[in-house]
Amino acid sequence: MASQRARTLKELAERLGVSITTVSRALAGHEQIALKTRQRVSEAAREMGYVPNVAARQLVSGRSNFVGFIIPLRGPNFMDSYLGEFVTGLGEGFVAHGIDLILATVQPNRSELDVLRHLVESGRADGVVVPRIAADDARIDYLRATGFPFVAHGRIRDDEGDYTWLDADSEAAFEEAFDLLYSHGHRHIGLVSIAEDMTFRNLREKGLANAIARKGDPTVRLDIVRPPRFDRGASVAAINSLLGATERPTAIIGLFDELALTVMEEAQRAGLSIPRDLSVMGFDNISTAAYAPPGLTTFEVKTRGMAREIAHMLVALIEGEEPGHSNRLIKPSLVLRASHGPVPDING
Amino acid sequence: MASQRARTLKELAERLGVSITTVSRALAGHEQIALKTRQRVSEAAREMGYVPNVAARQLVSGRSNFVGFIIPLRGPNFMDSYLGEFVTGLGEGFVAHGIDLILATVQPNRSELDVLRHLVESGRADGVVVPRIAADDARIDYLRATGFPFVAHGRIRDDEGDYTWLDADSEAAFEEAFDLLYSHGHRHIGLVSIAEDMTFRNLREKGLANAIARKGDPTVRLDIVRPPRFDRGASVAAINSLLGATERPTAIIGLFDELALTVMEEAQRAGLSIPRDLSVMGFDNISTAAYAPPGLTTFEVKTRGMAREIAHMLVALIEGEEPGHSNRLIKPSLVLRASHGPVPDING
DNA sequence: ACAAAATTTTAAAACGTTTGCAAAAACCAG
DNA sequence: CTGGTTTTTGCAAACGTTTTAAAATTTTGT
Repeated sequence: MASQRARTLKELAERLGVSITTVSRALAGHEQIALKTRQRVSEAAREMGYVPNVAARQLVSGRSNFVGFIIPLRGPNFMDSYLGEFVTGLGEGFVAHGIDLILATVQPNRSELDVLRHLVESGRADGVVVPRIAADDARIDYLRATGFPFVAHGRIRDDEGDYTWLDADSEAAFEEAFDLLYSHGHRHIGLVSIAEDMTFRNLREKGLANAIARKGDPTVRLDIVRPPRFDRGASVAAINSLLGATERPTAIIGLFDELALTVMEEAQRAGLSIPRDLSVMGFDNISTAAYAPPGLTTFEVKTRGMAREIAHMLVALIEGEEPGHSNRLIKPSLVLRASHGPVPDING
Repeated sequence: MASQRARTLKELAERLGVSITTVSRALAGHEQIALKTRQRVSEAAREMGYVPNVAARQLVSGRSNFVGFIIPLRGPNFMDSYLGEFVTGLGEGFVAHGIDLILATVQPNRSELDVLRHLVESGRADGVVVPRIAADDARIDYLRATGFPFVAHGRIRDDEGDYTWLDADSEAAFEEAFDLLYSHGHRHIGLVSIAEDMTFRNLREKGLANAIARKGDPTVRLDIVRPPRFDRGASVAAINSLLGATERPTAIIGLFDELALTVMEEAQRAGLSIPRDLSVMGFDNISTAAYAPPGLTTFEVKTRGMAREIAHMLVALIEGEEPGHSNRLIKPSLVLRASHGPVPDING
């Protein structure tokens, strides 16, 4: 610590009495530099607190050692744990490779695609992670066209496999949800879905349909409502249309936990007891799911772990190991709580 | 879109038949370039999709247009909404200034201070945001010594004002909490605090003490327990020591919502009814506070808005407007729910 | 119409690093 | 020692931008 700091390669080289090239190569661990020299240089660099300037390195190497992520737009009071979980996982996955995360925000008057384009073209990032994929997603189209490395969290409509993605297998989860309810005697099931054409919606609905078809039981009935995603008033109305029908479902599934929690609230407001009069299931296992009485039965998706995995996939892509286009499906795990139970006995 | 893309200033200059300098100045909106030329250049740049290379710009200007943020370390299953809220707010605050966020992760075997040091010295960022300040915080010491621009979310022990910070005024909030409980007749209050020497702990305890002193009522009694912060077992034990005492407090305040929620759980497990037998208050207004029965009375801190404010403060610092060291205290707002009520009537 | 002044443009250096190519030094067989 | 071989080191160009200082052009006053 006694010696003066060395801020540049040049300074370091002068103090050591060798050339810049030698220092650069020594620090990079090049074989062509004598081992003794390499050690001497590394030692001095550490001692003088030398830290390479990333801008210069990036300019010549073309690599930034950054990966981009665009913060999804959300309403002024929107909050969930997804973003925090996800970026934490990404960070954990990237840190071992010396890669940091760039978080880009979309300005109110610009589109996310604009920001993505600018991020890619400015050379700030070596790759991007794209979350929350829609069935038709312009971001994916753009990235595929440019050949820029990216990994998607989710799938577009046709998962043809010519890009790299990782997704929760919500189709399988919703099959499991139906099987669970069926085994408890439920034959009339409601689903609170959403109006938007998102792949995860389509897959979850498909999972339910698959499971029903597989049972081959003609007495099974499925009622689906699809209010606009972020319109709470419409969701409540749609839920009440299910609850108020002359033939009310004995179990209602929410496309995700927020909807399932609203179902529980509305049902209890209407004087129904859960799970005695109505079974409810959700998806995501958000933190309130455990606390909202009587405790929501739902599926846990390991967002943080999935993000970590995505990071590894993107690193492989960036390093150009050309792994084909690998895809990964992660099965969510059922979290059994107290919001589901046997079908009400009509004669009881 | 018809014309070929221009990737560099040189390409653009050649196509326009002017020098690189002119193009650079024109795009920067320099007065010394004729207005007509400026317009012609901007037009062409837009048309050819020119995006400046940030590495080159950073190398010469010394500015990266990035601001750093180090993801706080957390256990493998830890999740809360703080991180997502906070970075969203930061992004919103910075985006208008063309600044993006770098999220740096701490490797398991390294310290946060190391990462901070490396972030500062590599020149990747023009400033940093430092969250969750401890009473004695090595990060603040380091940053003050280097003169690197930063804004702290929270305060160290002596808020002497020679650095820039923004903080929630939890001292005032806890004064308000006491006044509310006092007005409901409570004279014996429990506080579930933490063992760690964090500034926010000290301030909240101080707020309570202030309010009590101000009342000047000798019958008031305050019992404080301080289990280690992240040790749930210890927290539960400490809470039960309060609940099981021969003279049990009639109201218990949690230093933050997680503790208050645990108080409610344990009290209800012990057969107490809230708020009839015990009043409970928290701080933070995490999302489960609304759902956990009967609904927790707590204080709302607007994390996202505070982060936005922090961004503005840091921009001012980076631009070198030398605003002295401005500090800001944000008063959290009381959220009245159903976990507090009048003191139980001993004669009833 | 001419010199002086004001305006507009440009050449070239600089930022700190990596790397292709070549030079210097060290080693070795005869 | 000599000439060839291998090991070790260094020069200089390149990455794409900003900026200083100066040159070229246009405008203005008489």
